[in-house]
Amino acid sequence: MIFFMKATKLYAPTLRESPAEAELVSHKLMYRAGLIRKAAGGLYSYLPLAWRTMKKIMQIIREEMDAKGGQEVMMPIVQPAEMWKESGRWAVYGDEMMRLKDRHGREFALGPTHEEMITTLVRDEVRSYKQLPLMLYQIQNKYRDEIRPRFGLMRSREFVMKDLYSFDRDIDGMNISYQKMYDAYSRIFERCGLKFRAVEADNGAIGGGHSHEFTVLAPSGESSIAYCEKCDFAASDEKAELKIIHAEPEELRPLEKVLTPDCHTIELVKNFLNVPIEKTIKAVAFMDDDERLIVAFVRGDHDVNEIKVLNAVEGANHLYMAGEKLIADANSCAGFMSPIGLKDSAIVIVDQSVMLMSNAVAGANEVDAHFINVTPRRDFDAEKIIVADIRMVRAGDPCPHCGAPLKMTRGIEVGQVFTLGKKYSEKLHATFLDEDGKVKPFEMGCYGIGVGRTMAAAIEQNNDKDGIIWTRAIAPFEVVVVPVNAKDDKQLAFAEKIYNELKSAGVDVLLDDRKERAGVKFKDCDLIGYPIRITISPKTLESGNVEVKVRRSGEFMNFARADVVKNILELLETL
RNA sequence: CGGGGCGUAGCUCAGCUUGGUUAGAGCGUCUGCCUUGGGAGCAGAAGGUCGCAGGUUCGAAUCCUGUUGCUCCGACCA
Repeated sequence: MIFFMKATKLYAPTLRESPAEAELVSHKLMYRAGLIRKAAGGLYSYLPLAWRTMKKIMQIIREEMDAKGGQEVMMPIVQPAEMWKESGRWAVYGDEMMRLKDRHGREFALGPTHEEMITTLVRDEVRSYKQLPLMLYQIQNKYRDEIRPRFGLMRSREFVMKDLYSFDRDIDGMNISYQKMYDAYSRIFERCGLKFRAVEADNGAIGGGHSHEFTVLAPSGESSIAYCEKCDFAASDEKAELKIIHAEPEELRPLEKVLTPDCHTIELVKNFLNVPIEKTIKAVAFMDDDERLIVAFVRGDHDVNEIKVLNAVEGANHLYMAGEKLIADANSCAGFMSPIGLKDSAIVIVDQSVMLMSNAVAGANEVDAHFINVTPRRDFDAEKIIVADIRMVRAGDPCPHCGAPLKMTRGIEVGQVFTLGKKYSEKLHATFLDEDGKVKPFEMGCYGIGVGRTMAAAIEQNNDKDGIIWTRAIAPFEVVVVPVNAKDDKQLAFAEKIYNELKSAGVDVLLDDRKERAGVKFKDCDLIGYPIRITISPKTLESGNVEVKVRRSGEFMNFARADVVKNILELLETL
């Protein structure tokens, strides 16, 4: 698909200033460059420039999905409540799902995702293992009534998303499909010119096997990831597993209770007792949906990873901060908690590294008192506690694969792949008849890419003070031809010739034929971020050459008239 | 859902504390002139029920109440 156009006809209202509400660079630039306009909170119109880029990203996605055997379908956005009730998610999804009723009072939802839709589609049509594996995908609007839409297209309520669903006869097949998608995703984001990492992710409530998030590295990103420079390990902060920290052996001293007036924080205790923070044990009290008290213990200088706690405590779905009463009921008080003497009603979970500490400081479960010389493996009741890796990774922790110090960075999650297993096929009774004559549910996988978010991430990662810097593959136009004075017929005619030649050569080219001053047009070009600008002026007319400016490097070059098309094509290959 | 901020022209904002002719500026838009290598200049013009509703007052953009929308922080987030 080739785009070409004259700027006088292009609807791209650029602004000198950006709206006050825009915070992220990408959001500001999309607004200023005339890419998007807001209709309401989290709801945006894509103007022609943005939509061209979106279409290019979607095309790249289509090519890579098709290359792996994916087939594109289109499914309803308006989805009947029945299938959501059948899967159990009508209740689970909560306020985030946009719901509506038709004139007969029947309930529907605007699809936040399409597992139910695709699974019910396939269950009625696929009966035999001979029809597997099957990979179907769709690119269309999804709806999530975000509590707090923000950052423009990064977190909106209506967004364009690609979702592919795989159906396999067994886990091996599912893993092959997963690997195919993992590879396809890597290619997609490479082709989009993004710097990204595929990070191990928690697939939480969805259950099942493995999951990777494809995260574009950007300081403004909402997710935090840990990665290793020595090996290829990368994981979201919530997922990153940690090894046990071995403490130096030392002579054990007997447990002792001491007074610590007003020392209700680790900082205060540490200073009052004059011990290093590594010798303290910190308690964090949570409760779950059933109002069970869950107390997590980590080293004083560590933080609790709530996701790991959730995964370690059977039956817990959500964690909330525990109230004082709940803590008091367990025979303790906030600021002075420890597993020693805590009532059995409390679920105690202790970080694996804490168990190796010796002669440490922990609360005494009464106001203004702590224990010293706590040695968990001796003093904690092993029968009543859960020991697990529950701490939050931080920069410098050893890589779980190779031991090198980990680095932390922030990123924008643009895609996620995960295996679903039988979760939906079982609930929705989507089965096939296998070779052995048995009825089995499909092994499924689900693979999403946020298209708008990918565009926003590309801008977030590629911009300078003047505006957007598009990678050629997803630029709305690859080349812009600018006659500095479009009122000069000679310049305009010459520019039009170059424009036509590039057009014929298959280049996405825009002719900026607006009768604006040169400065205005140059500013717009830089703001919108076309990879290459060709300038036509009295100077270039005289010399017979054309001047070319590369947006990313700011480099100027001169091409001989006869070589323009050839040289531009070559130059584009490098952008 | 809790806490803060904001809502005045297409955009960015001033005016509000201390109520008083016809509500302002810059940018943008339109017309004319001029200019054409980095948002230039001159002259003129259009454009606002001051978010909405109610109240106080002789009089409300300004004070009070309610409401709605946006926004930031927190909580939450397949």
